[in-house]
Amino acid sequence: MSSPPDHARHLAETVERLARLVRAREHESALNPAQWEALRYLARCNRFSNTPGALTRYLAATKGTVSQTLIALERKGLVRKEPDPASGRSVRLFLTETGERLLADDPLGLLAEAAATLAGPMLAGTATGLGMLLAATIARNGGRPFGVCRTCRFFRPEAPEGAPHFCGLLLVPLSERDSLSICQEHEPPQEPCEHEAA
Amino acid sequence: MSSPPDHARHLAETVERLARLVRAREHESALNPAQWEALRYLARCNRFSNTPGALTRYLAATKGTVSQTLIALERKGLVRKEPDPASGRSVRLFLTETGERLLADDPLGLLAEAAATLAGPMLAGTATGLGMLLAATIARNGGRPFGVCRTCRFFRPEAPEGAPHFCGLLLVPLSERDSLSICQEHEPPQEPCEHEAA
DNA sequence: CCCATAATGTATCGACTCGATACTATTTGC
DNA sequence: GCAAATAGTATCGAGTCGATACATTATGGG
Repeated sequence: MSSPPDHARHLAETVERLARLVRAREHESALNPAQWEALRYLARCNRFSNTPGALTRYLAATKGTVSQTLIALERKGLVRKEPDPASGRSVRLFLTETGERLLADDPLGLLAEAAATLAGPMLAGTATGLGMLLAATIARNGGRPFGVCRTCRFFRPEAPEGAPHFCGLLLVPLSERDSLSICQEHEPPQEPCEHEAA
Repeated sequence: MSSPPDHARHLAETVERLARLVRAREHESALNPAQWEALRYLARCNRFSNTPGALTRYLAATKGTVSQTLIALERKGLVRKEPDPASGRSVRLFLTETGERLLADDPLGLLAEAAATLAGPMLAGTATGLGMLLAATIARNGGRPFGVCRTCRFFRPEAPEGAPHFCGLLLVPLSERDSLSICQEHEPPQEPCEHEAA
């Protein structure tokens, strides 16, 4: 009873241990884990996704918790809030200069550096496997994938007016940088027919 | 500046996101993340490693924090403490029946189930890559690896007296089950010569 | 044998996370 | 308009976590 399914279990435990090591690092740094995760998200998300609500869904947390974290980040001068010009009940979040600079000290770099020591094909294969694992986990969990714009089913590489790209859901043009950012509206392209039945 | 090293960064962020999803699950369950991690460790560690101190090093936490978590687990009737017969200042930790049973509800199963949907070779490859990543991270961090007994440089498959195996460090016989458990004394076998120089 | 030192673990405190609940302020829809 | 939904905040209690201080038990000289 310990041969093949244990691979899956072992993989899960390894993910947990890696994350725990990063968390330990984060606790020693200027920011705590929750704040680092918010900072990272705001650095990677696009202009349709930089709100407290989107961050809440990304982190699978509650509104109140995220609100607290954002207050702390604002107090430290790393994040700036601006009222949304289009919606009076919404808020837009931006990294300050200080916030951008602080990302160079991200304790997650510990993991990234370790990953960079892996051989090229091993790194690529592991990244692919983990990506599939994340997709499967999110699907199983009912959450939103928060994928990169380029990989969305609504992404159109060619814009009508000559802009680089286009979003078929929000019906707006997209810059090159937009297309590489995380979007809360992301939906994966429907695969032909994979392991989708079970 | 965004092609190859970004793979490493992306892999690191994926690990973080997977761990966060599990943590969200854990917060909804009977135990919180710290308690689950302790419970998991105690279920997997061998009889030389079931102490608060070993758990502290495994989790890369502090003595006080772990002590708190253990008090909570004891209060919930999931963990039992016994004085170490060999050392008056040490304590041995054991899962209770309830604790063992509770592991069936481990929220980490969410990840394990998702992993089980991956194709066999993809799963194996990803697990291998993550294992190497964990080893590299720990080495870079100066911590102990807490590997499985069998994979230790002190592990001797053949015992002198006919017992299944033997530990060349602690000089004690090892059962089959021992050899599959996590040990705080674990040291990886010295590789011939890999990427060890840099 | 005794005392300094180290190691194992606990107790306590303050800062913070986190979920839950209640609340305000907008927006939407009928 | 006005009820209902949505975005966000405020507050509270339980619990994590590190830091510090402490008690107890080895360990290692002199």
